[in-house]
Amino acid sequence: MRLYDTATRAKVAFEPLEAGKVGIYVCGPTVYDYCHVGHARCYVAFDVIVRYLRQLGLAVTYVRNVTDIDDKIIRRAQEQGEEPLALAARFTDAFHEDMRRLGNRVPDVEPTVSGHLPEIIALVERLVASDHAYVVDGDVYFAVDRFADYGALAARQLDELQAGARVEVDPRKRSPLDFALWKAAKPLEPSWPSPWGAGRPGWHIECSAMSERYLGATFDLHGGGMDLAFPHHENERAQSRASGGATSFARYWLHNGFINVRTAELGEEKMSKSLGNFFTIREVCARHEPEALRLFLLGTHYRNPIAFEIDARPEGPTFPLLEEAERRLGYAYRTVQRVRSARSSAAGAALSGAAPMGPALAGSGPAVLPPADAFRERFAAAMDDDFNTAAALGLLAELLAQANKLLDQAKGQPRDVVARTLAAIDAGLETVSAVLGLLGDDPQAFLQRRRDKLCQARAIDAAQVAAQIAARGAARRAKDFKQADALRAELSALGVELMDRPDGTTDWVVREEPVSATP
RNA sequence: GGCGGCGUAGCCAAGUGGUAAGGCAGAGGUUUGCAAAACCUCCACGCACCAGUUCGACUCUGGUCGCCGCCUCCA
Repeated sequence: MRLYDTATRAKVAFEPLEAGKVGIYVCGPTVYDYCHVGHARCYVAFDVIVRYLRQLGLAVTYVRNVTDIDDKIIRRAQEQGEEPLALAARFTDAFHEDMRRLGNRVPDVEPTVSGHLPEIIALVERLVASDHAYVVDGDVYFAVDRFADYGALAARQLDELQAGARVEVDPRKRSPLDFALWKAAKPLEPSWPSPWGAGRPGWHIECSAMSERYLGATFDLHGGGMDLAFPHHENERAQSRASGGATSFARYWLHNGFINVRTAELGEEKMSKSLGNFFTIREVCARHEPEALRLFLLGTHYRNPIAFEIDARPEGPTFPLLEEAERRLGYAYRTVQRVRSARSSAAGAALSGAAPMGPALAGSGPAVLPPADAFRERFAAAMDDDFNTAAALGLLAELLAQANKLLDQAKGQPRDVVARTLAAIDAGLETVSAVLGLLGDDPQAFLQRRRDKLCQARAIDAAQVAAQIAARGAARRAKDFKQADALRAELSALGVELMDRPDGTTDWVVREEPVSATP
């Protein structure tokens, strides 16, 4: 398996530190607000990476922290007259809810800063003792010039950094680049006792302390958003290597690309809280199936930027790419439903056109028809290549088309070949569900939920639709097609599309495009 | 100013030295009483532009243009 390592800026072969085991640390959220689509992308990407590593049979320890002590949390809490840790707890719950809806698995360990003060203080003490850090008035700073390799992760030159430093420099720091490991307490801020007096941890030290606690001084993978590479990850690395040895800490660095917001009038810009142009996961999920967001995100390789298209309308913004993803999901679930029901029906009796297995056919020909026969291998090859979910979804598209084709007309294929191919397709769908976290819902439930939602949006009364369908059925049986078509047209005007099944029953869906004012 | 990324059909998006996956939209067809769903066929002689390397380049090298980001909190 090959992955792109930020530190070496190249795709490299992945070799776990310890055969059969993988330790991965992903920087989690600072919980002072609801998570937006950008966060969703990061956590979906790493969820898939963890799922795939597990699929390969590796014993993965997935650690994703929650930062619950931080300047922004304190500020927000003061604004709202709330205790900082209470506010953090509230948004942690919201975060967990968002993750669950997106289909992300729960990490093995989800450490909080507030729960790891002893580890953090011990690490700072070690850095002070080894002269990698110094104390000024109750603050503790990391001395960047005591770590020769500083800047190597994010490819920064120290002199250039200093030239570009725009923040006002604290004159007590030896170098402008030095960063706080421990901050002395200020009035009205939460604080904890330490050897340097009451205070709280700096931003970067938590990840160093907590990754060491749960994964050891050296571990395999460290992930996060691209913007975290510098300075956050550079600083983590400096702290950890200064205390744990020159080759310690993360062995590979993975960084996901960003979400840009694209609107007709403003063009593209990064989605971020500071720009105020973000859409929260919950607000997007109020309009669309969370799984549609997941499918949308996995449609682009995790390191590439994604333009999140916004169609600004008087009645509120819509997300055309999510609408497309949701329609696609409808197709996928309809197909899954067909596959499962065909496989469970007796002897594949529902299949048309499949020739009975004869002696001449037994043992000859392909056991499983392409492309289903090679799905597993090709899926693995895509994922082995730096977790290429976009390529994997291309393979899924072929698999779904083959399933429908086979189910529509088996074209004289031996029945056992059809059965085996369907079994292979089903197995492929299981793999997709396990690794990508897609199509794991009950198809019937998904389709029903979606139709209900569309009905509600258009004020369609399902009982009335059923009555109209019954009336049309009677008309059809009486061969009164004029009347039947009139009823169909009536429903169609409401946005209801009828689908006559071969068995004489009629199913219906709500059309997804807005109904045009005049035909 | 330094560093990094991106630019592939109307739109989304893989590919990254051997002659352009997949999806959406569109056109035609099969099927259907009519539809819908589903399937099939078609849809980039070309991968921002220019110049090189090569038997061969979307893929490598150099340059140009455009967009985004990091260097400050940020997924």
